[in-house]
Amino acid sequence: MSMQALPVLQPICCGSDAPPLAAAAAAELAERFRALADPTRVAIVNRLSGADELCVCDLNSAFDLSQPTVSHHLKILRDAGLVESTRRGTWAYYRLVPDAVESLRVTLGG
Amino acid sequence: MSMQALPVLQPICCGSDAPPLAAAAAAELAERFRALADPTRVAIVNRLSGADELCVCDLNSAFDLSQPTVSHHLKILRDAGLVESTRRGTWAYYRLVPDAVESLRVTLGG
DNA sequence: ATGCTACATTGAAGCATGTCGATGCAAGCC
DNA sequence: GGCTTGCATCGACATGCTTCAATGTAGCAT
Repeated sequence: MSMQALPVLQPICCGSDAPPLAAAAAAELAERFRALADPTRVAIVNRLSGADELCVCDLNSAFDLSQPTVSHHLKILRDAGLVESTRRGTWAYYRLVPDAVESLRVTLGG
Repeated sequence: MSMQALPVLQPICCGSDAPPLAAAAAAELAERFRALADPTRVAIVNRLSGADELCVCDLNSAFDLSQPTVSHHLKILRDAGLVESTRRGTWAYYRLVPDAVESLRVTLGG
C-alpha cells in the first residue's frame, strides 16, 4: 500500500493529450475514497481524530450497530491504511494514520 | 446541497463525550466521498482539472466505456456538486466546481 | 478447567452500484 | 420534412456493499 501523493487536481505531468492519470493510480485513489464513502466510517474517523486512541468497545457503544458491523468497517479502514490498531491485553485500540489522511488531502489539491 | 465545511478531522465542538459529528453531517460527507469512490469518476475529475472545460465527447473517447456509462458517472458527479455543465448548441461542456473540491479538502484537515 | 469478556471472521439476506443495449430528445444539416 | 449527431434516460443484469446472527479465538478471572 503505497501512500505517496496521487494528486487528482494537479496531474503529475502537464501532458497535452496523454492520459493525465494512469488507470492504476485512479483505481488506487478511488479505493481510498471508497473507504470514506460510508457514514459510519466517516464518523469513526472523526471520533478517532478527537482522541489519540479509541478502544473498539467505545466505538461499539457509540454507533447503535452490531459489533460485527463495526468490526467490518474498521477492517475496511485498516485495509485502506487510514487507521491502525494494536492489541493490549484483551482490548484493541485504534488510531488514525495521519499521513494517510494527509495524502488524501493533498490529492484534493493541497 | 450545502457546500459548507464539514471537517472530519477537526470536530466543530471539542465536546467531551457528546457526538462529535452529527449523523446527518456524516451522511452528507460520505455521500460526497462516494462520488469519488470510482476510478472512472476520479479520472474524470482529474481530466477536468487539467482543462477549463471538456465536452462529453472528449470524455467518451477517453474512457473506453459506453456513452451511457460515462453519462451516468457525470450525473453522479453533478448530483454531488463536484461538477457542473452547460449546453452550448449540440454539445454539453463540463467543468469542475472548485469550491466543492476545496470543501472536501478542508474536511480532511485543511 | 470452566466461564466470561472483547474482537474477529463467516455466511446469508437485502439493497445499492457499475455496466450495457435500446430508446428518447434536442440541435443542426440535407 | 427527414436524417444524422451528441447526450440523457430507461430497463436489465451482474457485482459489490452493508448489515446481521452465529461462530471462532484469544485473554483474563474464578
